[in-house]
Amino acid sequence: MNASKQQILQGALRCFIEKGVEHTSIADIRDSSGISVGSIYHHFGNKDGIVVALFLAGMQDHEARQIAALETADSAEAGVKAIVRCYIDWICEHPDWARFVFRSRTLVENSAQAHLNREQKKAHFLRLKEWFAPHMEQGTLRRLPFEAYHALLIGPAQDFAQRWLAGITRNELAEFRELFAQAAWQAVKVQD
Amino acid sequence: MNASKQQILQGALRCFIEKGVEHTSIADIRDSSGISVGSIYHHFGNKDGIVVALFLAGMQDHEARQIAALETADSAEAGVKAIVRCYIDWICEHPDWARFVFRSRTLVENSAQAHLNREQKKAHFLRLKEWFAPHMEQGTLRRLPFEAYHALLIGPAQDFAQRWLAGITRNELAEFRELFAQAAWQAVKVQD
DNA sequence: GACATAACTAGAATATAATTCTAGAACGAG
DNA sequence: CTCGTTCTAGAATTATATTCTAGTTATGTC
Repeated sequence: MNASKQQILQGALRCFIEKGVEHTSIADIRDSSGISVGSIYHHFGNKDGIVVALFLAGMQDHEARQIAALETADSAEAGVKAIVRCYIDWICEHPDWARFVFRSRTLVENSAQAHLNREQKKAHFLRLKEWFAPHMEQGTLRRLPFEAYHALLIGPAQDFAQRWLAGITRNELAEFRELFAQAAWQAVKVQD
Repeated sequence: MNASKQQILQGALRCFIEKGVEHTSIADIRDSSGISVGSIYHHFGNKDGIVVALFLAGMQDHEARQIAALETADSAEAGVKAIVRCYIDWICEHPDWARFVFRSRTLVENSAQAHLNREQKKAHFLRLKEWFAPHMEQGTLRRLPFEAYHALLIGPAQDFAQRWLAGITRNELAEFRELFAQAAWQAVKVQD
């Protein structure tokens, strides 16, 4: 990737975190990155293009970690819990990044490049599915549509994380790591 | 509330649903509502003001139903499940409204009137808390910080609902009603 | 190495949309 | 009735996204 493209992304992210996407102008990004308006449009087409690029990069980073975490898991329980812990850890380590991803999600979904996101997400879902399928076959995990898995595993952590990132809650996200991991396992394991 | 204020809100909602908040101009709202630009600004200060007003109205509608649902519940289990079902039902009945609420949430949180939302949400949380507290005392519900409850009850349904509203999933939201209600109860009941 | 072509950069020009301003109309309290 | 306040209207202003034009640098080909 081009050097000035990188600079634009870095400058834009600084602005987005500081003042929010909607209150960041192209002029702000020019000043923060030192790259001209013309170049910005040359590389990204429009403002949404920058948001989408940053969003996808963030998701990719997180998804890669998630896959890595799954690879070391040697049981259904370990895998399920790894996903939840990995999700929470990533948010704790990159709160600004996470805040940006949450805030810009709907913008990405409505953008002209929404298909990029859909494709990336679909590919990731497929990888996860592959990992989970054998455990369903073996009867250690409930037989559910995969999307229900996603909801049951990530849903609670996601809801709490958004509150935490907004600074509304006094509780620490990390404190709930094991609670949510355990709850996820409870929700998807085959009951004895 | 003033008649033209109502007209503005109705016109704005039509536009927001049809073309999305960010692609709706004040001129669009003027045309759709028949109220002049001057009046719009007089009543709502700026575009965000309209979004916030619509958002709070939506939340209020949903919160009122949630409280009503709780009032008829005569056990911890019934209450927990009522919350989840009520959440899913509301979304199924008002998908446009729900889509708008999800999409504009972050805008509301970043707006100048964000405090209105925080206050309304806090008041609602307090009411929910009051309902849950006795059951924790009696030992039928786990002793958890209230925010963990919210995450465990609503989180999964919320995650799936967003996917459903975006039209990404083939599965029907309503089909998961009981699954998520049951999972919520599993997550917060005191294990036997 | 010289040329052609494409990729890139810059900043001015334009277009679009939010917001403010000014003046007047409707309304309500006294 | 009449003064002050709220409300309405649309023009004027301002802010910001996007496009345009011209020049610059890199890249590949003979």
